[in-house]
Amino acid sequence: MGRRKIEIKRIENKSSRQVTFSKRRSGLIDKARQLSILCESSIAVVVVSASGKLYNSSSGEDMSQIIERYDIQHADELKALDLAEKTRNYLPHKELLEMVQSKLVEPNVDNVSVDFLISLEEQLATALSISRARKTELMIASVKSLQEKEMLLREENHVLASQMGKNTFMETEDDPGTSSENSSRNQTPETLPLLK
Amino acid sequence: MGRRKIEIKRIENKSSRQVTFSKRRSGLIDKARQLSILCESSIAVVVVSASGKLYNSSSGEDMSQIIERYDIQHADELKALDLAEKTRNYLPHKELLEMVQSKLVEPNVDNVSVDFLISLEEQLATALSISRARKTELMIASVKSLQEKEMLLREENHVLASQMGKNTFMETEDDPGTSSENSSRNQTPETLPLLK
DNA sequence: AACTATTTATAAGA
DNA sequence: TTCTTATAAATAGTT
Repeated sequence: MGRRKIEIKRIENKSSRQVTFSKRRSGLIDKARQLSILCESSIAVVVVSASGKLYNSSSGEDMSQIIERYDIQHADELKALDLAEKTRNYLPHKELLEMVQSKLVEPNVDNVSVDFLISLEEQLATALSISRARKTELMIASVKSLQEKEMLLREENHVLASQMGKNTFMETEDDPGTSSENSSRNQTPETLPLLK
Repeated sequence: MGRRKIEIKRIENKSSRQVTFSKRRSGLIDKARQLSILCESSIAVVVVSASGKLYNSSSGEDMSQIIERYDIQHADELKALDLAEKTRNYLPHKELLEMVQSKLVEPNVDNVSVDFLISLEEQLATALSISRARKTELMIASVKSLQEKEMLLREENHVLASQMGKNTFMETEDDPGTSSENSSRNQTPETLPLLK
């Protein structure tokens, strides 16, 4: 949409890359706004520039609500929560940890001022509480998602059971109790009462 | 950019709203992809339809990294969250809190020794970590129990479904028009919606 | 930061 | 739903 067609690949010229970044970024955010209004949806856009600067916009719901929705849908990934999440959360604090290493492991501990340690403690405390808050958030989302799944499954189950009931008069004697054999794993009926 | 100019306001016609949602959504995500490549940036887009269905894409870094960047920049809000959590966690330790009250609010603060305060701090810290550990324990237990429930329900469901399958050949035709009615709420296919 | 020649996205129609 | 196409909108290169 310009004087020339361009290939979609990294723009080498730094200043035109900067200009394009600015133009297209606002274009993108405006498109999000429009879509949100036209189709009454919620949209979050987060753009991180090469230098790490953040630009974000949300329309419909606010950013935290949209992120929470994302987390809820991806709550399954929380099965390995403790390990995976810790790793992910601590990585960004890598620098902080490196500083701790360099300051505390070196022999001349006496040279480290109390003020520095106080500030370090504060930073670590902040990093920790971010991490904890996020963990709690994610766990709450996970529980919520599982509860929803449970409800849906119960509902579906109920529908299936009542369908079974309707057909019972045609059946021979089956034991409806605890039949946990896996032999029936193959065929899924094509037309089933949808779980909405 | 179409046959006519349109106003940016909610599209009233349901089906054209759906069509526009689909077209513009993919347009938006493609724009994000392009910007990410052209200007080597990371972009996350999360779209939530009116019915709650999620569509998301990330380019550059992955979604969790981008969300984390957002979280870090908004760490202040998370700190507030952690504070609320702390407050909640202290409640069960009512006695401890009462002691703090009685010792610190009374006028003769000077009589309170530093040693006492140190010991108090330690007790509070211990209480806090016990409380946190207990919370995490409970949440993990909750998740585990829900996952077990889910598994059992799925199994039961599966057995029921296969029982249904055996009887399908005996059933009459379903009426063909029913499925279009409730399709708007959740785009699940008519077959069994296995929650994966 | 504006300007426009072009390309690209898309609204309506099939 | 998918494709087609006339037209609106975005934007690349320029000033």
